[in-house]
Amino acid sequence: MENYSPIFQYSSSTLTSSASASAAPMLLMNPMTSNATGSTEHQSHDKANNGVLGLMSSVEAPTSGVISNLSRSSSSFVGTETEVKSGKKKADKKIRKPRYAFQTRSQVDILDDGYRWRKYGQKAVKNNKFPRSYYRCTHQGCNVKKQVQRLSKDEGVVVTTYEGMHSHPIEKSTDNFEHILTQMQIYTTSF
DNA sequence: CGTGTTTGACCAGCGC
DNA sequence: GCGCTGGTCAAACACG
Repeated sequence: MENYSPIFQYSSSTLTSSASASAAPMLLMNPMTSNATGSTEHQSHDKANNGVLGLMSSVEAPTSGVISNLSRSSSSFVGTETEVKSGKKKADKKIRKPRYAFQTRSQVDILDDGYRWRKYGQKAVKNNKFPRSYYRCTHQGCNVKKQVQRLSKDEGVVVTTYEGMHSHPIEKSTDNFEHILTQMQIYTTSF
């Protein structure tokens, strides 16, 4: 059901300087709140993040086999809009929430992005031996969701799809998040 | 006791 | 219309 079409690609070889590092995070933080007030303590949620392979966003018009395509070596971040919970027709008055997906090389599925998530579902996905987990932001009034799925082709790759925008500041210190970012590696790709 | 996870059931969209 | 699949709900459960 995921069709990821590259709208704008983000390519950079390294993410070390603040200049290059700021670009990706901003794209990443875009669906969320840019207001980062990390005053709360960060727990030991620190997970091992080895590197981000790519960022993309899903679009409507389901086409299968995209994930496999991404699993190769794509690393493009895309920002698009996705139809959410369509009633009957697409492009109708249905609200389309933007979806931002990116894949990460990680041993763990859960990326600690500073927000608190509550898992509300898990489903076995076709053509994938790993289940897909559904998370929702626990902040009151915040309707942001995310899906986490590990690629069956490459077990080291985790695809995280964000949906919606956070209407509240980040709940944990951004140090943690930035720490993750410093570990990220965005590879260039040819889409 | 509050918070988060697990898991089966349920529902809706879509293709045949 | 039916079956498949993805997405969500909610009760039970686990854990601090």
